[in-house]
Amino acid sequence: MGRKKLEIKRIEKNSSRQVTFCKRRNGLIEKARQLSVLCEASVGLLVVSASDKLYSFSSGDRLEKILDRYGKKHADDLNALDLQSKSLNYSSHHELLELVESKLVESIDDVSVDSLVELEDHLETALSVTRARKVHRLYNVFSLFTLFVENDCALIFNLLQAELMLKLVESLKEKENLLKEENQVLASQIEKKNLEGAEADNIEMSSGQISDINLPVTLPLLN
Amino acid sequence: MGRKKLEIKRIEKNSSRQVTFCKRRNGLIEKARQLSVLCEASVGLLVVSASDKLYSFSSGDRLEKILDRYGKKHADDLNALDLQSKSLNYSSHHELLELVESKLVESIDDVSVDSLVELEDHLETALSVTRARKVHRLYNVFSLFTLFVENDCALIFNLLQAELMLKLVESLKEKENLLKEENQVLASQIEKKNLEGAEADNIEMSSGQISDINLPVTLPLLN
DNA sequence: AACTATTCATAACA
DNA sequence: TTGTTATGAATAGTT
Repeated sequence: MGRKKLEIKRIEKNSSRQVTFCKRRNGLIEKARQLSVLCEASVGLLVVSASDKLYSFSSGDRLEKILDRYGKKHADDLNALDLQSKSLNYSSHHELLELVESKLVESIDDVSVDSLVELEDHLETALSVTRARKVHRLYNVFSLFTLFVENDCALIFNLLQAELMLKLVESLKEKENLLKEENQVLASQIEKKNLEGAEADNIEMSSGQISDINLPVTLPLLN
Repeated sequence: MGRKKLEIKRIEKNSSRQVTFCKRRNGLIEKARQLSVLCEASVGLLVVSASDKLYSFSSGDRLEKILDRYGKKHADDLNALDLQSKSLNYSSHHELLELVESKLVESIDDVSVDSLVELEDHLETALSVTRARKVHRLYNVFSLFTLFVENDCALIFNLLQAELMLKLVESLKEKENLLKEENQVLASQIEKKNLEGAEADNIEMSSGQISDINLPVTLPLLN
């Protein structure tokens, strides 16, 4: 649709490529807009130039309208999605979360990219089959996130998630340590009381014995 | 470009709208493909029909090529991103994570959508300013995820993340409970020993006294 | 799914 | 960039 037919392959001439990019990008965005208006479709478009500039289009209000069509106002859905109302169906979702957890636990000291990708697969699968019908569509869109820019961004997504979790697990471990100290304080307190009591009467055990006997017994529970 | 000029507004006739959707959608996807090929751009396109069918296009290999341009192979980047090599710059990232944690702790029994949105804002901000240069671009694309389908999917994203974290925190609490039991076992063991020792000599304290004295002292540390 | 009269998008040029 | 124009592409209405 120009003076000459253009083969669809990388434009070698730098300036031409830049001009074509600008024109076709605008054209593409306009077409996306038209499609969303003409056909009431939800359209998201993302273009990243070779020089790292970002351009995007989103039909935006479309999702709201779709939610309305489902017989709800957008705000209602937000409320419905609020975690306070834990009415969502966790039946098969539950399995996923347990899996995620076990994955995290087993890889806490050795998080590999592969395990994250594997984890993401499970996440995606679970997302596609669970959840109330009402928000199913939103989840479709969400899961497309991982599909449409393919593996690269899915990986980043995973890493972020994993990092946050790792940090949380770290705090968990800190708490465990506090509790362990706790146990020791408790043990030594009792030991002290024992010694005080024993001092007034007879000394029957050494302090070494107390820690050897009592603390090891309790530690297995920590795993 | 048809027999008649078409106004850009919702097509009322149902069959026409469906046909137009099909044609223009295909056209749009082809245009997206052409743009990505001609200009070496990274293009992601997402179309959701009014009847909930999903169509998408991604230039896919683009991101790999961009990574190559940064002087690295894709695989190398994956390795570099591996959490094992914790060489990433966490300086300002650290603050975010602490904030996320505190938010989670304070809202653990009352997670509102608002607090999740707020959390996401911080997440986005942190993402845009932190991280090695090498993966900066990927993060740009990632953060666009939340922009381009706008608030709806960002919310879903938050909810997922929050759910996973909540589950983890639940397990954290379980562990805490185990440790509390732990303390009690420890206390009662010592108490028993005390009683055994005291029985042989004099009885100076009741069992009630031991738990009243020792356990409450340790509990404050749990918060 | 095809066809085709039209309108639209854009390649080359300025 | 931005504008113009000749031309190839996309598609609205029709079958």
